[in-house]
Amino acid sequence: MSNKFSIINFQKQVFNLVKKIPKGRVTTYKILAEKLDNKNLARAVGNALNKNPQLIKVPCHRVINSDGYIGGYKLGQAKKLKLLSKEGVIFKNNKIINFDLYKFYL
DNA sequence: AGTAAGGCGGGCA
DNA sequence: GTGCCCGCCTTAC
Repeated sequence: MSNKFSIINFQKQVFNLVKKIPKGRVTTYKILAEKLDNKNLARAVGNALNKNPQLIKVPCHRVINSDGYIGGYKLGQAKKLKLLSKEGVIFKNNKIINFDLYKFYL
């Protein structure tokens, strides 16, 4: 169903999950999508985060690509990178180091 | 209404 | 490792 209501609902769920990611941990668009009992909505998740940037309340920067690359950010990758490194997550060439160490399964 | 693009993912060469 | 292609859902024009 892709009516307006279900989309809003989907976004709310995304935000609620993202808010739970602890500082210094990360998750992926894919993991989020799976948590919402869906299969292939990774892209929609990214779109949701992009559209509804309550940047203060929702730590969107802790969501990265499933292959460990940093992925996008409303304010640019550089900003995302900076925020994450401030939290102790280390990246090298836009790719996370020790992904498994930081991965947060909701 | 149609088409392209986007904070993606997987598969395969 | 790269690149390409296809599929996915939503948004933008």
